[in-house]
Amino acid sequence: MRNQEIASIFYEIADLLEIKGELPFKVRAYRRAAQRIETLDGDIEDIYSEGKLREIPGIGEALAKKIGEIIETGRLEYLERLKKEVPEGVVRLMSIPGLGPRKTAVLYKKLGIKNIEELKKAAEQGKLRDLDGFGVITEKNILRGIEMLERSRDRVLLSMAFEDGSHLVDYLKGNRDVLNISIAGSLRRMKETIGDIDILVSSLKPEGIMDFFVKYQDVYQILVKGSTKTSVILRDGLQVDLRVVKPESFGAALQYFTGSKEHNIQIRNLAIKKGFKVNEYGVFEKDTEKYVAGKHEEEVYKAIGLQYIEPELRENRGEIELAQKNKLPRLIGYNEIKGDFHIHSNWSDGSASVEEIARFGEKLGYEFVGIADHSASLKVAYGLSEEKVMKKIKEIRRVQERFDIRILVGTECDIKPDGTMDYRDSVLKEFDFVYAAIHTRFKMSRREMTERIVKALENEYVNFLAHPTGRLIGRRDAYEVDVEKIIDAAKENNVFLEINAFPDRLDLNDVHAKMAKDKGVGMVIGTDAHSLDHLRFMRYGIAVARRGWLEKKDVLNTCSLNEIERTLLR
DNA sequence: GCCGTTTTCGGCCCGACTGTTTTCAGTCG
Repeated sequence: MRNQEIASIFYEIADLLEIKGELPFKVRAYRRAAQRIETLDGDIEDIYSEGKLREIPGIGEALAKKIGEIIETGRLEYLERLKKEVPEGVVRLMSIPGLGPRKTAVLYKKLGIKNIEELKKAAEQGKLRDLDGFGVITEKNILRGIEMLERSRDRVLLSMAFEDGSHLVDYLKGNRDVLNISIAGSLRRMKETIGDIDILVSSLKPEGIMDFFVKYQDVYQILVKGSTKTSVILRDGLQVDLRVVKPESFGAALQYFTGSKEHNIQIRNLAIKKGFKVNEYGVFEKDTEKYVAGKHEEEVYKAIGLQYIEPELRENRGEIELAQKNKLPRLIGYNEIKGDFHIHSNWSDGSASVEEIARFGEKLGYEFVGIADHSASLKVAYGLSEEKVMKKIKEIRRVQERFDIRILVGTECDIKPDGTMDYRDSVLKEFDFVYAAIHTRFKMSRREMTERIVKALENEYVNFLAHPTGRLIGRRDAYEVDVEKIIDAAKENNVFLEINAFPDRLDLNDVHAKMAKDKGVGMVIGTDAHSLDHLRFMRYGIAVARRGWLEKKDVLNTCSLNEIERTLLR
């Protein structure tokens, strides 16, 4: 699977061409192709060997040839040549806010600046202000941009942005002039990581709202402040953009600012074909400029002949084509989960007792909670020995008598390096359900790791595979594993793949979840909760499921207790 | 560099904000 590698090369070429001052459309062609390849369902090497590269939208003759060269030789002559013309550090200059390709090119050509260090020095010495298109303020802003870059983190986890965004929306609702309000941007699409928070408001008095916004207690710095757009940095480093539009444009603006960029470009192109113009103020007839729609987002899609597209689907992965045919999946809803299987109790490394978990589950309106503590060999997480776990099962059966909510007793049982399970079958058969999971020896070869997991899935007592790729967002890459083979093995053995909802896992991710769905594999969303609070992470797992086009029927824990008992209990 | 129920050549999404300019280019989303 070299999709990401090839996408990265194309992104790099796009940056280099941009600095060189190449045609913007050529630059865009490379970016579009990179984005396509990045989100491809299949393995690009397979597509190449089948001779079907040209069938990928955005891949023409020239790019197909380049992909072939990369696959065959492991390198790309064209990229090597570009890199000789523009040193590596110059590309990175563009990550400084306010520096785009044009100014970066001037810095390189006129002053020979090749990296951020040199740029900082030149700015401090006042050498930038006399360049064409630069001034004293630009110079100052560049210094501030460098400082921000050094201080700022990359993208943050969805959960953090979701919390910040929810609080801000509550705060803004306190202003009487706010008529309508919504989160927009990648946060509304519920991407796994978020770069900044976009909030959209409709109002007839924007200025007062902007003043109110910048007075929010967590605002650390104001970046820009206008009557329609204001951007701030919060104390935790996250940027927030607030846009204010008139009520008749709220739907169009929400559509526009929710993105993704690629989705919107397709929407606009489609609109043009049908004789309309779409912008953030509404849908207009192209010839007469007559306003057709814009107050509600649904109208915008309807006006250009499309079924409404849920925000989580708006990644230009084929959703527009399906919306034209009225064939979009009916996504699993945020309120359709009837229970959580992946909960750790204080029998192992969780903080809550089984009673507390049961009570909290009732509060959430669940029909069942599943206790899945670690198995014996995972000593760091107080994994339970076989004797202790038998005792636990008995005790929980007694706790059950005091509750209406069903307490299912399971385990998150380790898969040992040789693919056998950490508990003997005679123990496994005592549980209501069994999660298999990898927590050790992450650095096996791809083949060994795949075989190890497949062997575990073949165990007749294994129901679920927990966090199938083991990645920790921003901290640890997925282990080397053939996800497609895992999906096939899950199908073969009737095992459900987990979408782990813990914020830094979200594993399976959206792309793999869709792959599993397309192959007819069932999935289960588990929070991996280690405290009662964590049970609320369920929404992030549902978000991944929705981004993976999953419907209610694809997710086991949308089923009633009766159906689940029929499926699982032997 | 891609692409075609208006085109195999001539298009390619669109507007706000800033800083530089004195009517607009660059950047951003």
